[in-house]
Amino acid sequence: MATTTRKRSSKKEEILKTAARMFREKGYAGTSMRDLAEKIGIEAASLYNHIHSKSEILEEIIFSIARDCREQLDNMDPAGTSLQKIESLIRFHTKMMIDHFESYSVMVSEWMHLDEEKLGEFVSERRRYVKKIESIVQQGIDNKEFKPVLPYVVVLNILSSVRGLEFWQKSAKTHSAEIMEENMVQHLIGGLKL
Amino acid sequence: MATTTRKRSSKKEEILKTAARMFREKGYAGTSMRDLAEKIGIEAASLYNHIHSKSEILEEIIFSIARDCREQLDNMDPAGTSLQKIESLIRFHTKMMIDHFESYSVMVSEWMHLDEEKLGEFVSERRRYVKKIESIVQQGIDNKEFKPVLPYVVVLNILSSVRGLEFWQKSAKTHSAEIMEENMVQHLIGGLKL
DNA sequence: CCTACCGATCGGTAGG
DNA sequence: CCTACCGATCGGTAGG
Repeated sequence: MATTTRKRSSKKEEILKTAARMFREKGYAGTSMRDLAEKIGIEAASLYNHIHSKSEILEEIIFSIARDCREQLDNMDPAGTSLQKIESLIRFHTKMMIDHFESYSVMVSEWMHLDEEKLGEFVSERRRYVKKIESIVQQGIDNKEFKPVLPYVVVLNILSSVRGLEFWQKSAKTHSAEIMEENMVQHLIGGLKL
Repeated sequence: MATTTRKRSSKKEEILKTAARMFREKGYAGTSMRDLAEKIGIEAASLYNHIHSKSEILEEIIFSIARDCREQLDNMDPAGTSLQKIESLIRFHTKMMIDHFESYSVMVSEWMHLDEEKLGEFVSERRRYVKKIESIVQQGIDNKEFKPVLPYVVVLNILSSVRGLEFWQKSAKTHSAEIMEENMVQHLIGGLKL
Protein backbone atom coordinates (compact mmCIF):
# COMPACT_ATOMS: atom_id res chain seq x y z
CA MET A 1 0.00 0.00 0.00
CA ALA A 2 2.70 2.46 1.00
CA THR A 3 4.72 1.12 -1.89
CA THR A 4 1.86 1.65 -4.31
CA THR A 5 1.41 5.22 -3.11
CA ARG A 6 5.08 5.93 -3.41
CA LYS A 7 5.21 4.42 -6.87
CA ARG A 8 2.17 6.33 -8.03
CA SER A 9 3.35 9.67 -6.79
CA SER A 10 6.85 9.23 -8.20
CA LYS A 11 5.33 8.34 -11.56
CA LYS A 12 3.16 11.41 -11.36
CA GLU A 13 6.23 13.47 -10.55
CA GLU A 14 7.92 12.04 -13.62
CA ILE A 15 4.93 12.98 -15.75
CA LEU A 16 4.88 16.54 -14.41
CA LYS A 17 8.59 17.00 -14.88
CA THR A 18 8.60 15.62 -18.42
CA ALA A 19 5.51 17.65 -19.30
CA ALA A 20 7.13 20.85 -18.01
CA ARG A 21 10.13 20.20 -20.24
CA MET A 22 7.92 19.59 -23.29
CA PHE A 23 5.49 22.45 -22.61
CA ARG A 24 8.43 24.82 -22.41
CA GLU A 25 9.93 23.56 -25.66
CA LYS A 26 6.83 23.21 -27.82
CA GLY A 27 4.15 24.98 -25.82
CA TYR A 28 1.08 23.50 -24.14
CA ALA A 29 -1.03 23.34 -27.29
CA GLY A 30 1.90 22.02 -29.30
CA THR A 31 2.50 19.06 -26.99
CA SER A 32 0.25 16.02 -27.35
CA MET A 33 -0.48 13.42 -24.71
CA ARG A 34 1.00 10.84 -27.09
CA ASP A 35 4.28 12.80 -27.36
CA LEU A 36 4.39 12.99 -23.59
CA ALA A 37 3.62 9.30 -23.07
CA GLU A 38 6.26 8.28 -25.60
CA LYS A 39 8.93 10.35 -23.82
CA ILE A 40 8.07 8.54 -20.60
CA GLY A 41 7.93 5.14 -22.27
CA ILE A 42 4.26 4.21 -21.80
CA GLU A 43 1.09 4.34 -23.90
CA ALA A 44 -0.96 7.56 -23.91
CA ALA A 45 -3.91 5.84 -22.24
CA SER A 46 -1.72 4.87 -19.29
CA LEU A 47 -1.09 8.50 -18.40
CA TYR A 48 -4.66 8.69 -17.16
CA ASN A 49 -3.91 6.30 -14.30
CA HIS A 50 -1.80 9.07 -12.79
CA ILE A 51 -3.46 12.32 -13.88
CA HIS A 52 -7.02 13.26 -14.78
CA SER A 53 -6.47 15.44 -17.82
CA LYS A 54 -3.96 17.40 -19.82
CA SER A 55 -5.16 20.63 -18.25
CA GLU A 56 -4.56 19.23 -14.75
CA ILE A 57 -0.89 18.79 -15.64
CA LEU A 58 -0.60 22.43 -16.64
CA GLU A 59 -2.38 23.54 -13.48
CA GLU A 60 -0.13 21.57 -11.19
CA ILE A 61 3.03 22.85 -12.84
CA ILE A 62 1.94 26.48 -12.73
CA PHE A 63 0.34 26.68 -9.29
CA SER A 64 3.17 24.81 -7.63
CA ILE A 65 5.77 27.36 -8.71
CA ALA A 66 3.36 30.27 -8.18
CA ARG A 67 2.88 29.14 -4.58
CA ASP A 68 6.64 29.21 -4.00
CA CYS A 69 6.81 32.80 -5.24
CA ARG A 70 3.83 33.91 -3.17
CA GLU A 71 5.15 32.33 0.02
CA GLN A 72 8.56 33.90 -0.39
CA LEU A 73 7.02 37.36 -0.68
CA ASP A 74 4.66 36.78 2.25
CA ASN A 75 7.50 35.59 4.48
CA MET A 76 9.81 38.43 3.57
CA ASP A 77 11.55 40.20 6.43
CA PRO A 78 9.51 43.39 6.96
CA ALA A 79 12.56 45.10 8.40
CA GLY A 80 15.29 46.30 6.05
CA THR A 81 15.30 49.06 3.44
CA SER A 82 13.22 49.04 0.26
CA LEU A 83 16.44 48.60 -1.62
CA GLN A 84 17.28 45.46 0.33
CA LYS A 85 13.81 44.09 -0.31
CA ILE A 86 13.87 44.69 -4.04
CA GLU A 87 17.38 43.31 -4.31
CA SER A 88 16.37 40.15 -2.48
CA LEU A 89 13.38 39.80 -4.79
CA ILE A 90 15.55 40.05 -7.88
CA ARG A 91 17.91 37.44 -6.44
CA PHE A 92 15.05 35.15 -5.49
CA HIS A 93 13.39 35.24 -8.91
CA THR A 94 16.69 34.83 -10.72
CA LYS A 95 17.42 31.74 -8.63
CA MET A 96 13.92 30.38 -9.17
CA MET A 97 14.25 30.81 -12.92
CA ILE A 98 17.58 29.02 -12.95
CA ASP A 99 16.83 26.27 -10.42
CA HIS A 100 13.29 25.54 -11.61
CA PHE A 101 13.91 26.46 -15.19
CA GLU A 102 11.24 24.33 -16.83
CA SER A 103 8.29 25.01 -14.55
CA TYR A 104 9.10 28.70 -14.09
CA SER A 105 9.20 29.12 -17.88
CA VAL A 106 5.91 27.28 -18.26
CA MET A 107 4.32 29.53 -15.65
CA VAL A 108 5.34 32.76 -17.35
CA SER A 109 4.71 31.58 -20.92
CA GLU A 110 1.81 29.12 -20.81
CA TRP A 111 -0.56 30.44 -18.10
CA MET A 112 -2.97 31.70 -20.78
CA HIS A 113 -3.81 28.08 -21.62
CA LEU A 114 -5.26 27.45 -18.17
CA ASP A 115 -8.97 26.88 -18.40
CA GLU A 116 -11.37 29.60 -17.43
CA GLU A 117 -11.64 29.03 -13.70
CA LYS A 118 -7.94 28.47 -13.07
CA LEU A 119 -7.03 31.28 -15.43
CA GLY A 120 -9.02 33.77 -13.39
CA GLU A 121 -7.42 32.49 -10.22
CA PHE A 122 -3.93 32.83 -11.66
CA VAL A 123 -4.46 36.31 -13.09
CA SER A 124 -5.84 37.72 -9.85
CA GLU A 125 -3.06 36.06 -7.82
CA ARG A 126 -0.48 37.56 -10.11
CA ARG A 127 -2.08 40.99 -9.93
CA ARG A 128 -1.97 40.86 -6.12
CA TYR A 129 1.65 39.78 -6.29
CA VAL A 130 2.66 42.63 -8.60
CA LYS A 131 0.77 45.18 -6.47
CA LYS A 132 2.68 44.12 -3.36
CA ILE A 133 6.03 44.63 -5.04
CA GLU A 134 4.86 47.92 -6.49
CA SER A 135 4.10 49.14 -3.00
CA ILE A 136 7.64 48.30 -1.88
CA VAL A 137 9.02 50.35 -4.76
CA GLN A 138 6.63 53.19 -3.88
CA GLN A 139 7.88 53.17 -0.29
CA GLY A 140 11.43 53.40 -1.57
CA ILE A 141 10.49 56.45 -3.61
CA ASP A 142 8.71 58.08 -0.67
CA ASN A 143 11.79 57.32 1.49
CA LYS A 144 14.04 58.98 -1.06
CA GLU A 145 15.87 55.68 -1.45
CA PHE A 146 14.79 55.47 -5.09
CA LYS A 147 14.38 58.00 -7.83
CA PRO A 148 10.80 58.58 -8.96
CA VAL A 149 10.27 55.93 -11.64
CA LEU A 150 6.79 54.47 -12.08
CA PRO A 151 6.66 51.44 -9.75
CA TYR A 152 4.49 49.68 -12.30
CA VAL A 153 7.23 49.90 -14.92
CA VAL A 154 9.95 48.85 -12.50
CA VAL A 155 8.10 45.69 -11.46
CA LEU A 156 7.24 44.86 -15.07
CA ASN A 157 10.89 45.28 -16.07
CA ILE A 158 12.25 43.19 -13.22
CA LEU A 159 9.88 40.28 -13.77
CA SER A 160 10.27 40.46 -17.54
CA SER A 161 14.06 40.51 -17.29
CA VAL A 162 14.00 37.39 -15.17
CA ARG A 163 11.78 35.77 -17.76
CA GLY A 164 14.38 36.68 -20.38
CA LEU A 165 16.86 34.39 -18.63
CA GLU A 166 15.08 31.57 -20.42
CA PHE A 167 17.04 32.57 -23.46
CA TRP A 168 20.31 32.55 -21.55
CA GLN A 169 19.70 29.02 -20.28
CA LYS A 170 19.08 27.73 -23.75
CA SER A 171 22.36 28.89 -25.19
CA ALA A 172 25.81 27.87 -24.01
CA LYS A 173 26.27 29.08 -20.46
CA THR A 174 29.22 31.40 -20.88
CA HIS A 175 28.53 32.98 -17.51
CA SER A 176 27.78 31.25 -14.23
CA ALA A 177 24.47 31.55 -12.42
CA GLU A 178 26.13 33.68 -9.73
CA ILE A 179 27.51 36.14 -12.26
CA MET A 180 24.15 36.39 -13.99
CA GLU A 181 22.41 37.07 -10.68
CA GLU A 182 24.95 39.70 -9.73
CA ASN A 183 24.55 41.52 -13.04
CA MET A 184 20.76 41.35 -12.91
CA VAL A 185 20.93 43.13 -9.55
CA GLN A 186 23.48 45.66 -10.78
CA HIS A 187 21.47 46.66 -13.82
CA LEU A 188 17.95 46.55 -12.43
CA ILE A 189 18.69 48.06 -9.00
CA GLY A 190 21.10 50.56 -10.55
CA GLY A 191 18.25 52.14 -12.51
CA LEU A 192 16.39 52.67 -9.29
CA LYS A 193 19.03 54.25 -7.11
CA LEU A 194 19.21 57.98 -6.78
CA MET B 1 -6.07 42.79 -63.40
CA ALA B 2 -4.76 45.60 -61.24
CA THR B 3 -8.02 45.38 -59.31
CA THR B 4 -7.58 41.66 -58.82
CA THR B 5 -4.05 42.12 -57.52
CA ARG B 6 -5.16 44.87 -55.18
CA LYS B 7 -8.01 42.79 -53.87
CA ARG B 8 -5.84 39.74 -53.37
CA SER B 9 -3.14 41.55 -51.48
CA SER B 10 -5.58 43.40 -49.24
CA LYS B 11 -7.26 40.11 -48.40
CA LYS B 12 -3.88 38.63 -47.61
CA GLU B 13 -3.16 41.61 -45.38
CA GLU B 14 -6.41 40.97 -43.57
CA ILE B 15 -5.47 37.33 -43.06
CA LEU B 16 -2.03 38.24 -41.69
CA LYS B 17 -3.43 40.87 -39.36
CA THR B 18 -6.17 38.62 -38.02
CA ALA B 19 -3.74 35.73 -37.66
CA ALA B 20 -1.30 37.90 -35.69
CA ARG B 21 -4.09 38.82 -33.29
CA MET B 22 -5.11 35.20 -32.82
CA PHE B 23 -1.56 33.81 -32.60
CA ARG B 24 -0.84 36.31 -29.85
CA GLU B 25 -3.95 35.40 -27.90
CA LYS B 26 -3.98 31.61 -28.25
CA GLY B 27 -0.55 30.84 -29.65
CA TYR B 28 0.36 29.45 -33.07
CA ALA B 29 -0.39 25.82 -32.20
CA GLY B 30 -3.58 26.81 -30.39
CA THR B 31 -5.03 28.63 -33.41
CA SER B 32 -6.65 26.55 -36.14
CA MET B 33 -7.13 27.53 -39.75
CA ARG B 34 -10.87 27.11 -39.19
CA ASP B 35 -10.83 29.58 -36.26
CA LEU B 36 -8.94 32.02 -38.43
CA ALA B 37 -11.27 31.62 -41.42
CA GLU B 38 -14.33 32.07 -39.23
CA LYS B 39 -12.98 35.33 -37.79
CA ILE B 40 -12.52 36.61 -41.33
CA GLY B 41 -15.89 35.36 -42.48
CA ILE B 42 -14.91 32.75 -45.08
CA GLU B 43 -14.47 28.98 -45.18
CA ALA B 44 -11.14 27.47 -44.14
CA ALA B 45 -10.49 26.16 -47.65
CA SER B 46 -10.75 29.68 -49.05
CA LEU B 47 -7.74 30.85 -47.04
CA TYR B 48 -5.55 28.84 -49.39
CA ASN B 49 -6.38 31.12 -52.31
CA HIS B 50 -4.35 33.79 -50.51
CA ILE B 51 -1.66 31.91 -48.59
CA HIS B 52 0.12 28.61 -49.11
CA SER B 53 0.14 27.22 -45.60
CA LYS B 54 -0.30 28.01 -41.93
CA SER B 55 3.46 28.16 -41.47
CA GLU B 56 3.76 30.74 -44.23
CA ILE B 57 1.50 33.05 -42.23
CA LEU B 58 3.75 32.78 -39.19
CA GLU B 59 6.84 33.39 -41.30
CA GLU B 60 5.45 36.52 -42.91
CA ILE B 61 4.37 38.00 -39.58
CA ILE B 62 7.70 37.34 -37.89
CA PHE B 63 10.14 38.24 -40.67
CA SER B 64 8.30 41.42 -41.54
CA ILE B 65 8.71 42.86 -38.05
CA ALA B 66 12.21 41.40 -37.70
CA ARG B 67 13.24 43.24 -40.87
CA ASP B 68 12.01 46.55 -39.41
CA CYS B 69 14.17 46.03 -36.34
CA ARG B 70 17.23 45.02 -38.31
CA GLU B 71 16.96 47.99 -40.68
CA GLN B 72 16.59 50.46 -37.83
CA LEU B 73 19.78 49.18 -36.22
CA ASP B 74 21.69 49.14 -39.52
CA ASN B 75 20.63 52.70 -40.31
CA MET B 76 21.46 54.06 -36.88
CA ASP B 77 23.49 57.25 -36.75
CA PRO B 78 27.06 56.10 -36.06
CA ALA B 79 27.82 59.45 -34.44
CA GLY B 80 26.51 60.15 -30.94
CA THR B 81 27.44 58.62 -27.60
CA SER B 82 26.79 55.01 -26.61
CA LEU B 83 24.22 56.35 -24.19
CA GLN B 84 22.34 58.11 -26.97
CA LYS B 85 22.40 54.95 -29.07
CA ILE B 86 21.08 52.69 -26.33
CA GLU B 87 18.45 55.22 -25.37
CA SER B 88 17.25 55.46 -28.96
CA LEU B 89 17.11 51.67 -29.15
CA ILE B 90 14.97 51.45 -26.03
CA ARG B 91 12.64 54.11 -27.45
CA PHE B 92 12.47 52.37 -30.82
CA HIS B 93 11.63 48.96 -29.41
CA THR B 94 9.10 50.38 -26.98
CA LYS B 95 7.37 52.16 -29.86
CA MET B 96 7.48 49.03 -32.03
CA MET B 97 5.93 46.97 -29.28
CA ILE B 98 3.15 49.51 -28.80
CA ASP B 99 2.51 50.40 -32.44
CA HIS B 100 2.83 46.86 -33.84
CA PHE B 101 1.61 45.14 -30.73
CA GLU B 102 0.27 41.96 -32.30
CA SER B 103 3.08 41.10 -34.69
CA TYR B 104 5.85 42.15 -32.29
CA SER B 105 4.34 39.88 -29.62
CA VAL B 106 4.08 37.01 -32.08
CA MET B 107 7.72 37.48 -33.05
CA VAL B 108 9.02 37.32 -29.49
CA SER B 109 6.68 34.57 -28.29
CA GLU B 110 6.01 32.29 -31.27
CA TRP B 111 9.28 32.17 -33.24
CA MET B 112 9.99 28.66 -31.94
CA HIS B 113 7.12 27.36 -34.06
CA LEU B 114 8.84 28.35 -37.29
CA ASP B 115 9.82 25.29 -39.24
CA GLU B 116 13.39 24.12 -39.27
CA GLU B 117 14.81 26.21 -42.08
CA LYS B 118 13.16 29.48 -41.08
CA LEU B 119 13.86 28.81 -37.43
CA GLY B 120 17.57 28.62 -38.09
CA GLU B 121 17.43 31.79 -40.11
CA PHE B 122 15.58 33.63 -37.35
CA VAL B 123 17.83 32.45 -34.54
CA SER B 124 21.01 33.44 -36.33
CA GLU B 125 19.55 36.81 -37.32
CA ARG B 126 18.58 37.47 -33.75
CA ARG B 127 21.99 36.43 -32.47
CA ARG B 128 23.64 38.87 -34.87
CA TYR B 129 21.23 41.57 -33.74
CA VAL B 130 21.95 41.02 -30.04
CA LYS B 131 25.71 40.96 -30.67
CA LYS B 132 25.56 44.35 -32.37
CA ILE B 133 23.80 45.94 -29.43
CA GLU B 134 26.16 44.24 -27.01
CA SER B 135 29.07 45.86 -28.79
CA ILE B 136 27.49 49.29 -28.36
CA VAL B 137 27.17 48.64 -24.62
CA GLN B 138 30.76 47.42 -24.52
CA GLN B 139 31.93 50.63 -26.19
CA GLY B 140 30.06 52.62 -23.57
CA ILE B 141 31.85 50.70 -20.84
CA ASP B 142 35.24 51.21 -22.50
CA ASN B 143 34.42 54.94 -22.87
CA LYS B 144 33.57 55.16 -19.18
CA GLU B 145 30.07 56.24 -20.14
CA PHE B 146 28.62 53.11 -18.50
CA LYS B 147 29.47 51.18 -15.41
CA PRO B 148 30.86 47.70 -16.04
CA VAL B 149 27.75 45.51 -16.27
CA LEU B 150 27.85 42.46 -18.54
CA PRO B 151 26.63 43.72 -21.95
CA TYR B 152 24.93 40.38 -22.49
CA VAL B 153 22.76 40.89 -19.41
CA VAL B 154 21.96 44.49 -20.30
CA VAL B 155 20.74 43.60 -23.79
CA LEU B 156 18.75 40.63 -22.46
CA ASN B 157 17.10 42.88 -19.86
CA ILE B 158 16.26 45.64 -22.31
CA LEU B 159 14.70 43.36 -24.90
CA SER B 160 12.90 41.30 -22.24
CA SER B 161 11.51 44.42 -20.58
CA VAL B 162 10.10 45.59 -23.88
CA ARG B 163 8.52 42.20 -24.32
CA GLY B 164 6.94 42.62 -20.90
CA LEU B 165 4.95 45.58 -22.24
CA GLU B 166 2.64 42.97 -23.74
CA PHE B 167 1.19 42.64 -20.29
CA TRP B 168 0.72 46.40 -19.95
CA GLN B 169 -1.18 46.56 -23.23
CA LYS B 170 -3.60 43.88 -22.17
CA SER B 171 -4.71 45.58 -18.99
CA ALA B 172 -6.33 48.99 -18.71
CA LYS B 173 -3.92 51.59 -19.96
CA THR B 174 -3.52 53.71 -16.86
CA HIS B 175 -0.40 55.32 -18.32
CA SER B 176 0.09 56.74 -21.80
CA ALA B 177 2.52 55.30 -24.31
CA GLU B 178 4.77 58.33 -23.87
CA ILE B 179 4.94 57.91 -20.11
CA MET B 180 5.70 54.23 -20.46
CA GLU B 181 8.51 54.95 -22.92
CA GLU B 182 9.97 57.62 -20.67
CA ASN B 183 9.98 55.31 -17.65
CA MET B 184 11.47 52.42 -19.64
CA VAL B 185 14.37 54.71 -20.55
CA GLN B 186 14.73 56.02 -16.99
CA HIS B 187 14.91 52.59 -15.41
CA LEU B 188 16.91 50.70 -18.02
CA ILE B 189 19.39 53.47 -18.85
CA GLY B 190 19.62 54.45 -15.19
CA GLY B 191 21.11 51.07 -14.33
CA LEU B 192 23.80 51.64 -16.90
CA LYS B 193 24.98 55.12 -16.05
CA LEU B 194 27.99 55.62 -13.83
C1' DC C 1 -0.16 -0.77 -17.65
C1' DC C 2 -2.12 -2.32 -22.38
C1' DT C 3 -5.31 -2.91 -26.63
C1' DA C 4 -8.90 -1.13 -28.90
C1' DC C 5 -11.51 2.41 -29.83
C1' DC C 6 -14.57 6.97 -29.55
C1' DG C 7 -16.07 11.44 -31.79
C1' DA C 8 -13.93 15.74 -32.81
C1' DT C 9 -10.80 18.32 -35.06
C1' DC C 10 -6.52 19.18 -37.55
C1' DG C 11 -3.99 21.22 -42.08
C1' DG C 12 -4.76 20.84 -46.57
C1' DT C 13 -6.57 19.38 -51.58
C1' DA C 14 -9.79 18.56 -55.65
C1' DG C 15 -12.86 20.33 -58.45
C1' DG C 16 -15.95 23.61 -59.75
C1' DC D 1 -15.01 31.72 -52.87
C1' DC D 2 -17.67 27.23 -51.84
C1' DT D 3 -18.83 22.06 -51.05
C1' DA D 4 -17.03 17.88 -50.22
C1' DC D 5 -13.65 15.39 -48.65
C1' DC D 6 -8.70 13.29 -47.41
C1' DG D 7 -5.65 10.88 -43.94
C1' DA D 8 -3.66 12.07 -39.61
C1' DT D 9 -3.96 13.18 -35.12
C1' DC D 10 -6.20 15.01 -31.01
C1' DG D 11 -7.79 14.22 -25.70
C1' DG D 12 -9.91 10.83 -23.52
C1' DT D 13 -12.65 6.23 -22.14
C1' DA D 14 -13.89 1.17 -21.66
C1' DG D 15 -12.57 -2.93 -20.26
C1' DG D 16 -9.33 -6.04 -18.86
